[in-house]
Amino acid sequence: MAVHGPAMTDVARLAGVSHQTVSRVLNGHPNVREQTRLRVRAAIAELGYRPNGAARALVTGRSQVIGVVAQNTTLYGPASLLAALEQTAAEEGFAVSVGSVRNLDHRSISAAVERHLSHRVAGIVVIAPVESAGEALERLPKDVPLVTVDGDPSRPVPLVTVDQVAGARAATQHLLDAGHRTVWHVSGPTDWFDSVGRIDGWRQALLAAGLDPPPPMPGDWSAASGYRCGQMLARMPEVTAVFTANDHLALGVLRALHEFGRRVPHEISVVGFDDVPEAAYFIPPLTTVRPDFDAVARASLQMLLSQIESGIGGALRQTIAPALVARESVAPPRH
Amino acid sequence: MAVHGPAMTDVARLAGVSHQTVSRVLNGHPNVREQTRLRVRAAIAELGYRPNGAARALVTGRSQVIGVVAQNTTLYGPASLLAALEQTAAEEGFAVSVGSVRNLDHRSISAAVERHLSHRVAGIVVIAPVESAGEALERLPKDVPLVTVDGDPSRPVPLVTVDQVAGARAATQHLLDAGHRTVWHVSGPTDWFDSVGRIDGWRQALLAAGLDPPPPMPGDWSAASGYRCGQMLARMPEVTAVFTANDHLALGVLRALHEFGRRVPHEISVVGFDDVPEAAYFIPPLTTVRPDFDAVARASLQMLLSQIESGIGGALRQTIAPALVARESVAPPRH
DNA sequence: GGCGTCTCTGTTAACGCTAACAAAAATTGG
DNA sequence: CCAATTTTTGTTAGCGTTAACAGAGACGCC
Repeated sequence: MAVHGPAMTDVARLAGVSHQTVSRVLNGHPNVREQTRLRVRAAIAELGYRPNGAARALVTGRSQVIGVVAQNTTLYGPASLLAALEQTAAEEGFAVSVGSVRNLDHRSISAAVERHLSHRVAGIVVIAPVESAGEALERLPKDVPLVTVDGDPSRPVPLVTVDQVAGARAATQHLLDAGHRTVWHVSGPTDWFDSVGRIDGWRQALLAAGLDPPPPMPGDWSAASGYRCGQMLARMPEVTAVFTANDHLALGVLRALHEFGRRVPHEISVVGFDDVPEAAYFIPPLTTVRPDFDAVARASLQMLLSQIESGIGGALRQTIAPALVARESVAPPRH
Repeated sequence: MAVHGPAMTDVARLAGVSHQTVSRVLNGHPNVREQTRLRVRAAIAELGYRPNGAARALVTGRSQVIGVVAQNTTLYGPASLLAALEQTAAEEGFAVSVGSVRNLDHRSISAAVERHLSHRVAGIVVIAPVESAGEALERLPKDVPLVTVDGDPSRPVPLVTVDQVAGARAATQHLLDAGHRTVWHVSGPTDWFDSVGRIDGWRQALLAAGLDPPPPMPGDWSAASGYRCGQMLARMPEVTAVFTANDHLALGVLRALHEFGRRVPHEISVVGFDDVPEAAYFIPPLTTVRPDFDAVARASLQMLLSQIESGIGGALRQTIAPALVARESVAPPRH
């Protein structure tokens, strides 16, 4: 099937030049007479010629493709990141090949990376938000341009990440500033670095205020688990402020509080994380923390490209600061 | 950078065979002695050899990659679809290369398709939910395996799609069955086929019940636009039932109704579409329609693979039936 | 006018793989 | 046990591109 299009030699023949000249025109080589360049371009247009990326990849050793390894691209965070990555890559003339992975264990990650390498991708971005991914990454070949996103801050791998700690600190501080005596936390799964960072930031803010952090309640990012935690929180009269590790957890909490007749923000204030587009339409509108996924995508791609162009660039690190978005789910506590 | 790994000839030398035998082992060719096969496999393992997909793509004319063209992979529907597509493709041994596109106009789509073709993808899936994409698709080369998802049901292009009409009809009927005199509709953007289908289904259900459909209120998928429509609906005392084109619109409507003190479902029933994971935790839990994205992904991939294997297969069509998920946002009207 | 020096273009050889054919080895049958 | 057949292996020739080198003009300078 798929009748193969014309090749470079066909263009060359039509333009009355050698295929090498066509190649030069295509790659913007300087030493080509303007008139020749024009003739070649005309021939390219006339034949509808399209360069063969596979052949180019074969001879140059790499293609204009960036491999992404990601686990669950349905969650809001990863999905946004992926979309941003695609956009940014497209602007730089790169395609993005996604290697979806069921688990972020060593085997799965290695396999996904291998698949990418066998296609000679120019570089690899691994969205590696859990511990098991960290281990896998250290065992990967060192000679491949690779950037980790949302990964382990403690490993010597190029990493771009949202400053979870700062975001969580801001969220918690915002609640303390409103006058709350303490802040409870519904966390994400504790094998996610995002979760750990957010727990950390929450704890830091409380400790800095001389408060003793209550035990965090473990969730799994889902509204369902937020709902379960919310049912417990609703029954605890001393609770006046809750920081949840993401907006979906917050939704579940809001729902549970609503069922128990505890009014938000009058009785209990809630702050989320992610600023999903719907957060402004929760009941009540959710105060949350907005990570800049575009910035993360830009930073990681830039890091990757600099590795690609100039050899391995060592263990760089870039942190993107998130911003607090204040809405109506926070109020001073009643006395 | 990236020291290139061993090639087939290196494996061949180590195993004491010709590179062609290595190729045969790799491709599961039958006529290789078991003992030889083992020696080759051992050599492959020892060298950490990894076949060069670019070289293979060059000689065979296609790579084990499927190109996907999509616009906004942040929306829940497209994101889920993409994730499902990745999973399914991975199971079939294909990688997925995503060509993100800002607009679904002819130029953007063509460019994305061209990029994919230049990498010699085995086939292309276009998530083409808007009118402008339909036009673009007809002008594409006919000799490339291509499947449209969520596309124009009226065009002669292989298409897999959720049965929007049936889903909307079910949602509307569900409200009528509960005893409502009529059902209002907050639609998606009217250049989306999904929206058009859902409007159609809603209208059909009303007409079948001998009712005169009220004018649909146009939204844009976002909770924000749902909120705006909800503000109007809240002020219309005659409104007792609303079907929104997706769950996020429903969220906005719920929020507006709540603000206006109109209780759901006691005064007004609401049904959404998509069954986002959070829908069960809206206030109140949202009755909605769940499209099976996995099924869509499987069907489209299967369609694509059959085209790839057996030449172009003509204008196939497959429709996936969605399922109504009943929750608490629907109740009989008060009298 | 001859000669070095640019600028432009062409020729040749890879890149790593598969396909097609050729040869060798193993197997079968009489 | 030898020829015919089948199975297994090797050899050669591309796939379409870029890189390295070589050659051909054009141009300036002594």
